[in-house]
Amino acid sequence: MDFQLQKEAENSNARAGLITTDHGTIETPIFMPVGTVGSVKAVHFRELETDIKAQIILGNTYHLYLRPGIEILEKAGGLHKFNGWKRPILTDSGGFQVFSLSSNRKLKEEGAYFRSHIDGSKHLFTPEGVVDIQRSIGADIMMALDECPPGDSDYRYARKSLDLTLRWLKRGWDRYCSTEGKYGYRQTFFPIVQGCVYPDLRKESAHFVADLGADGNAIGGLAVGEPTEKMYEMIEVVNEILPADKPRYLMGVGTPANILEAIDRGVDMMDCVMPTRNGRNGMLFTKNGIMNMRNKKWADDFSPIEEDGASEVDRLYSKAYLRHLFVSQEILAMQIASIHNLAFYLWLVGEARKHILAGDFKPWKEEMVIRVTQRL
RNA sequence: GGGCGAAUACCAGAGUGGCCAAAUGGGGCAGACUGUAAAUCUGCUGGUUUAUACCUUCGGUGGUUCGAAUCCAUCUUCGCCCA
Repeated sequence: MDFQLQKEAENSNARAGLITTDHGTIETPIFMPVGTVGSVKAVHFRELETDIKAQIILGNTYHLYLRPGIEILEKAGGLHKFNGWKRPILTDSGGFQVFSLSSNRKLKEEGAYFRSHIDGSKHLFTPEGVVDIQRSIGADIMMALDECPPGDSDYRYARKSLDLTLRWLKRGWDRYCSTEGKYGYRQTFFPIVQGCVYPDLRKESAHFVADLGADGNAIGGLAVGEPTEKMYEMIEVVNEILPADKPRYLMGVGTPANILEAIDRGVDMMDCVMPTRNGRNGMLFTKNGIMNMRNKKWADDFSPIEEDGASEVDRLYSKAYLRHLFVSQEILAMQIASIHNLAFYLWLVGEARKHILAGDFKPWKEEMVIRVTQRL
């Protein structure tokens, strides 16, 4: 994987760049739709390509390992062959599941022991094993196994957790360096910065990560319950240390405003379940603010979902009709909302990129953050 | 014409003397959701702008009782059965 830095914004740490993988090029800053089990929920690849213009999607090691299982994925020739997505795929390591499924797991030096949420069976994820699994999945970008501690963790726990994450990182990195792409194309590996909301831990972690010399670096453990301002502060602290000539991936973030603020602070890649999950639950993000489509006020609003929206569904369907679909619990409601939200997210980062290249990112961003945060 | 049964909040439907403004489900309304155990979860849903408070409600009317959605009488409507 290569990264070409094209332009740095003025009065901002925002950058525009190009990531090249064997499955195609990615224009940064970029938002990556989440396709946990190899599917972006409620969205066809056709729509992902034409309406949404996704350039890369995520998969999840934990979920794919449990189902369909590595044997099937290897037999298929990797996830790209299995699901038909021809562009790049990034897989999360399962580190986040160590956090979100915390009641079903136990952390030990060797790795994370956990119980399957599907059948309760016992499994062990090691830093090495997770690299092997991601090789088998065939991810273009593989993530390190980390511990993602809750946003309100105290310093003592954060310290202990980071130490473990760094030891795991070294092991994962070594396994990555001693193995090769499984299906004839390049697979790269991103280490992850942790350290909760503690600047000294974040700095230490960032230095450790930067010293590995990976193709790209990730910032994890944010947007997990800490105040938003702390998150921005940590991004600033970390990005001062992470190399500028490598892409920076902020994991799991976030709201449209979060994304703009992250880009402003030098982040190049982001992912989040918000556009799809919140979309399925009736929430639409637009350039003029947020709409809850289940609200009664849309019942007789026959105007398009978004007149100048980024995808065709915005003009194809009215607000009143979409509300009706949600109230009636029609599957189409979730499809339309997911397509709309993802198209908006991709439009948003695309515009950010245009403004970075045009040299007026900062003022555009300042105005946009206010607009997208409004409630409609 | 006779017999039996039923009428409860938007709907369905518990409740058969005080712990009942009334279970539960549906519907409705609002909120949450940040590397997806989420087409999920939470709250409200008689009125009084807040309420552990007061007021008005359980087909109508009139009773019994300290106290009635609950007991009695009667009327109305609906359902079933017999003529």
